[in-house]
Amino acid sequence: MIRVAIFEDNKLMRNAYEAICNGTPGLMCCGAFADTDDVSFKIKKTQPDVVLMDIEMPGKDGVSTTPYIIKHFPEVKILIQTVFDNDDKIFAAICAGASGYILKSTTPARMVEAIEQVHDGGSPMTPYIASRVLKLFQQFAPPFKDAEENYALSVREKEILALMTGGHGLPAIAEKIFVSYETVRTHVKRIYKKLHVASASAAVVKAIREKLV
Amino acid sequence: MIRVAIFEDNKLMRNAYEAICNGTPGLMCCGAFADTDDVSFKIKKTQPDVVLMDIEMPGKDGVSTTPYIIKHFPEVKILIQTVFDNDDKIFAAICAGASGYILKSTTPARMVEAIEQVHDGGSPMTPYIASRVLKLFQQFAPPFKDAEENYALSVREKEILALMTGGHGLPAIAEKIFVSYETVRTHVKRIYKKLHVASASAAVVKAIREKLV
DNA sequence: AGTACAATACCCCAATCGGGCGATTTTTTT
DNA sequence: AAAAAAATCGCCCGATTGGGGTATTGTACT
Repeated sequence: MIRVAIFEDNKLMRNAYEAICNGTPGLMCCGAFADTDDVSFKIKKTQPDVVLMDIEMPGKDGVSTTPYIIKHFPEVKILIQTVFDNDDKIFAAICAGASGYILKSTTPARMVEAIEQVHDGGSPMTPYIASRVLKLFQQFAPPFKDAEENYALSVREKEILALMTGGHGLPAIAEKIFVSYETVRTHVKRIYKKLHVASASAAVVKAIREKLV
Repeated sequence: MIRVAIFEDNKLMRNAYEAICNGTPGLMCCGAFADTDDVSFKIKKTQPDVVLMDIEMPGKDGVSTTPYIIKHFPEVKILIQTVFDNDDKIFAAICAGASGYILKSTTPARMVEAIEQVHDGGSPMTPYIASRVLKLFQQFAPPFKDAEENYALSVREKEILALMTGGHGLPAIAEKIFVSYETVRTHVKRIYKKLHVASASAAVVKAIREKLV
């Protein structure tokens, strides 16, 4: 039996959600509130497994309340709900630790599904949100290189590039790898040619951005 | 009309997918292949809007093929499909630029939905995948900085640091922001002091790593 | 045996950089 | 109005860099 607490300022919606929960086997509404005042008390009192949180509410809204709940009741899963799915607030909510993000326009059946999914540790979200999250995710992970764009750096060159990325100057690198300063310079020049850059800064930026190190 | 190309080694499945696509108004299977050999040619020939890609295939599998397709046919959306949803391959696929990720066990109706969603720019995925993506996302997103770690760079300094990170040399920066070379140097020197570094490379590395730009 | 490549090393030269110093003028804050 | 911070410009010096050469060695592949 999944215990659901509802935070939703619109009375009609609130009652509807409550009805949906109580009308679904395996679900149970343990509380329905119009605001997030005293949220700590409300959670403690109702012991929900899942919190259905409206993101647009008067006073303290869902975004600011979410981190608070996560912090004090880490075992509670939070399912954010909104009428819009194009707001940057969603990122705040997701970063705050919300488990899922659905639209109010989803069908009751889907909503129930979403509640069950967050309870099982999943993260239901709209395709739009998913897509934005993926985009950002890909920014952090990306560039796959095929031979060509691997710039064909030799082991030694990669090693030196890594040291440069570590903030070392060329003389320091020479000492570190027990090679003459001029040799390091030779390698560095070749690195620049291969990376199509003309300075140490540009080289390290490329190295980091494209995860050559 | 959404054109779908199918890559799937199992003949039964392949035919089933083809049937589903062709049996759905608005969808159309423009090609069904058992392997990713000559993928470039196959894509060019069939002109798909969406590629349905099995991640587990003999020979060159979906993971390695995805980045290639993205690279050479950026307008093609790729929907990854697998029997497992707990493999780290999914991350490789997502990072490679896949638009969505679904299970083979999803119903045909859902699959069609997913195809339509990726075509519309969405990113359908299973709740489990979504949850793992969110987790990772949350790890990267909130490096909240407070004054101390902001190094108290002025706007001008940040601007110059950004330009340095862009690979520009100091003389080039001076031209770009219409101030004298010496002024840029003065700013740069102060940036170094504030960041506790002693070279352009070290500065840009720090800038990127700590997201100061 | 010959070729190709990586790694090593050195030379020269002009440009740039890093560090230290001081200075003026806005802008912002107090 | 006074003080603080930010932005601007300049000069000096020595070290480092970027770009151009050339050359030797060892290893790997043919």
